[in-house]
Amino acid sequence: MENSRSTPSRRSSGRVTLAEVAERAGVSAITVSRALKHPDRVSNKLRAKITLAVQELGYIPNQAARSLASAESKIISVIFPSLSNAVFSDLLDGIHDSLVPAGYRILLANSHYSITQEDELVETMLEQNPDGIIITGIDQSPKTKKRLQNINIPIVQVMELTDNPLDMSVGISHFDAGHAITEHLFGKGYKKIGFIGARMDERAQRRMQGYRQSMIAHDQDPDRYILTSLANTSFQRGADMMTELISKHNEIDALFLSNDDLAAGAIFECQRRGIQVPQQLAIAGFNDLEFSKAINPALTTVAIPRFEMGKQAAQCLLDRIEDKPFSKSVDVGFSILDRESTR
Amino acid sequence: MENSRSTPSRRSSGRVTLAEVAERAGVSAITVSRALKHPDRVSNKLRAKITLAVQELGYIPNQAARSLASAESKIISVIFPSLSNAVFSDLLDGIHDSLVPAGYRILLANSHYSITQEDELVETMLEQNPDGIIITGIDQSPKTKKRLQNINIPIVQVMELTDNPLDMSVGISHFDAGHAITEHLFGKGYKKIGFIGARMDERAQRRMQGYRQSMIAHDQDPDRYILTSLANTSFQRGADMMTELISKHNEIDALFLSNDDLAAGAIFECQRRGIQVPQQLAIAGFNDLEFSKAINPALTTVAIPRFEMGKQAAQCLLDRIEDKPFSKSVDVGFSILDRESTR
DNA sequence: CCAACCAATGACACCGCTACCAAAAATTTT
DNA sequence: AAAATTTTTGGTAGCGGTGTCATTGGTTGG
Repeated sequence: MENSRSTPSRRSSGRVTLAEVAERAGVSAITVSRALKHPDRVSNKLRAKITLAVQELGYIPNQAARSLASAESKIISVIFPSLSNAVFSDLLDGIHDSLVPAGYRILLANSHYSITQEDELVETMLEQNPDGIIITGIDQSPKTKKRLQNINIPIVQVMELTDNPLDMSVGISHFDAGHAITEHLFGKGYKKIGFIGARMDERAQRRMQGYRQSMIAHDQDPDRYILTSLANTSFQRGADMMTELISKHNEIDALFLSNDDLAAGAIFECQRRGIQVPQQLAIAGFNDLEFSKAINPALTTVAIPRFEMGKQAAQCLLDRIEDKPFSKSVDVGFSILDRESTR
Repeated sequence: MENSRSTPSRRSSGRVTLAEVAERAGVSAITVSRALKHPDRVSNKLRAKITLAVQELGYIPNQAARSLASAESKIISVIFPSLSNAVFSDLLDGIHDSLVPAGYRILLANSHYSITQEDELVETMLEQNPDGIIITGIDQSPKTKKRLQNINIPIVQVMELTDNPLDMSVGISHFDAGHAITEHLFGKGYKKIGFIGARMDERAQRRMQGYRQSMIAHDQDPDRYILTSLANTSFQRGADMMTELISKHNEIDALFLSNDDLAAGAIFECQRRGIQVPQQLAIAGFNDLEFSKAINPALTTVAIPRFEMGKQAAQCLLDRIEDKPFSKSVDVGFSILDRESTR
């Protein structure tokens, strides 16, 4: 019904504007604006007329104009180091489900675990005047940290905890988690516990430090049974690294791998080579991905409430935007799921 | 160095503006604008001065103002039915890696496989004046289709193909894929082939129709060995549905499951119950997720180039935005990976 | 019956930037 | 050296909304 609009110049979007709706409804532009933003401040009669005109013309508000006029973009920027990793998918899911019902939109970017790319992305995202930012981890570059602090909008650092957040942090202590799962293995009677890690981002590093501390506490050489790689994690890599480590140290009786992908790869490889898990080798991972409890034997792992963490992170942002009370730091906790791979 | 700005009113963002940069550099605002957008149209001397002023003041352009003035938002909206599904993660990864280097940003939303939510999301996203839209599948509501067509920006429908896209489509024929994998199973000598599907979104439906056509061509009852559910897919569901189907029809010698999650769940269940795969039961999936080749036996499946599909979809959008030649429909193809689960 | 108040509506300026056009400066051509 | 052309810079208006304040009309109470 509203199809034949005049040819849009390079200037105008060619869309229906507030003014046109106003004219159609026989009111002023500002009244239309109010009818849309604060319906209760407009009389029933006018509101009905306006709603009708909006429908008839197919009016779509222009958020750019809104942002400019009211310094509110309704955009939240999210920066993750990976999009294909299930951990971040779940996190994103949680963030989305908190933000969208509250009327916010998500601007998403992938830093590919590169601090340089992260710096650039922050820069670009700020151009959109986001009402808040969710960024992964606590290891931003000094430049970016400064930039973010000067910008004066709510920021959540997600996945990890710190006493000294840019603004707020929501996550867990990866050191504690790495420590706890290693202690758990010692507790079950395993003596020679190996650690395998790939990609070794900051969080994996801290899990490894937790492992090392536990090893030290049990009078073990903290570095002897460690094998790490900067290459990406994958099932294949888990299989390969396990093979490498146990062929070098066949006394190892348990293995903590820095995530479930690696750990599952190790289990699959054991299946192929006829290594009994957990009888000959116990295996533990980190994250509790969906396949972890489905595989044989089911994988012992550290569960973190990813979806919940996403929701919390978003909620912190919203609370802060609305000037409600908020906490600087939210520990969402982890739990050890003891399954067949370490019985 | 640029910290102590005057208190931002509710009106202004309190940020450094172009005008302030201009004053600092001793030039006019428009010249600063040019120096940023078309550096070659400004003399070296001024450009240097301006760059310095930008740095000193920590100037960040305001994209809302840009959008308003030039009817270009540099935003691409992406609507997926799920964020936690690895298929869409990979797609998103591809989209991101094409768009971000070209200076675009991604506004992401999740319709949760709900057409109502999709309608609402389209509505909200349009408020941002996106320069393009990527939306999943070809089954939008009539209302949304109309909306999108009137809006007159490039649109890519991704994942599937159609002769009659809203604007462009990039994907594969799921009917053909379902047909091809079933034919493949017949070709290997299997006679009683079952189909298991969950969630049953439009694409799963079309794969099932491909299966049915193949069954008919081989003089089989197309509906007898079908088991579907509207519930979500998961490893557990694959295990359960397989159990249900083969207990009802123990003559089944091969199974095509509508995705790899279900198929892997079935394989894990066979491992647990001591059912030999493929000797007693052949299993095939769809998608070729990362775990599919790692599990035992490795899963026969239909591979689709998800990352590539995302890149293509984004590229189509970019080509169209830049008025380059483009194709209405891009078939990215699929391939059958014959692995151990159907030997 | 009029002052005091409140709810509903409108006028206007302005958010920060760029399209468009005009003017000035630098360069080339005649 | 003057004219013509090109390059560089600037002035102005306007993109489409909303904050702020003013105005209008109706209601209440003394």
